[in-house]
Amino acid sequence: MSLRVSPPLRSAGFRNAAPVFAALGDETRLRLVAFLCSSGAKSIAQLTSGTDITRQAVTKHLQVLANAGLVRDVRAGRERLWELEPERIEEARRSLQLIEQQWDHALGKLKRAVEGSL
Amino acid sequence: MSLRVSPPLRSAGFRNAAPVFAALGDETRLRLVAFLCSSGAKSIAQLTSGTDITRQAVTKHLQVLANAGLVRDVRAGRERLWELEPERIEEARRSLQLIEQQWDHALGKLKRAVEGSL
DNA sequence: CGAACAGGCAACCTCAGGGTTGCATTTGGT
DNA sequence: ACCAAATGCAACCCTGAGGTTGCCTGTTCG
Repeated sequence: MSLRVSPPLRSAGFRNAAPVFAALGDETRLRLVAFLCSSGAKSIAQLTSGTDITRQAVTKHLQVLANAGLVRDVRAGRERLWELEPERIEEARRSLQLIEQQWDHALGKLKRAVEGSL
Repeated sequence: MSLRVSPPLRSAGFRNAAPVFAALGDETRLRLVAFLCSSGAKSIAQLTSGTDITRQAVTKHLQVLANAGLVRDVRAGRERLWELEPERIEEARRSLQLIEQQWDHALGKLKRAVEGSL
């Protein structure tokens, strides 16, 4: 009976958010995302340069990000450019926002009222 | 030289966000968070009830969430109540927002300009 | 054509994460 | 005092994630 999430949270496709968060939950991948978001499309070699890990590892990370819908690849000659896909990030942000709103609605007001009455 | 994140992203404590995302990256934990956010402080037994996993597993998940600063425990008699800590969620949300802003600044406008000129 | 660059594929390794079981401990209630 | 509820602790299992090495495939360019 527990862990039954209230309608607003359930309807927002909350379960879908977990893979996105999981993808962002690795520091290397978070760096990749941050770098791609500020620098635009980059090749695997470019993304690997400056890292202490292998190109293969970067490839795997990009694959994970792609599976989470956070990144997209575009073939360009012999290169394969990767670029950010901001929609999913937006979704994830909204999920967090929803949690905050829910918290604020269910408990924040109550808490403030109690504390204010002291 | 790559993966060098631009100042705004670096200054925002972006690396710190990874553990939070990792904690949210598990569906069970995400459910716990969602449940706690809408229902307030609950005991371990209450959180375990309705799940197909063991109480120990729930305890471990709560520990992970606590390590990420997403949740806090309060002792109450023989029970141990867990409640949400919305600050970290807010931080995480801001991190995502920052990525979007960065993207919008560095590429979004450019992209829109190019597409608009067609 | 042939060398050098960019990437793909696959096997392999290691260890942390999610889960379980079993037992000990604290605490509430009668 | 005593029993049952609520947790804590620790050992253990197993799969998957992060990473590496080695080799093969395209592709660009002189």
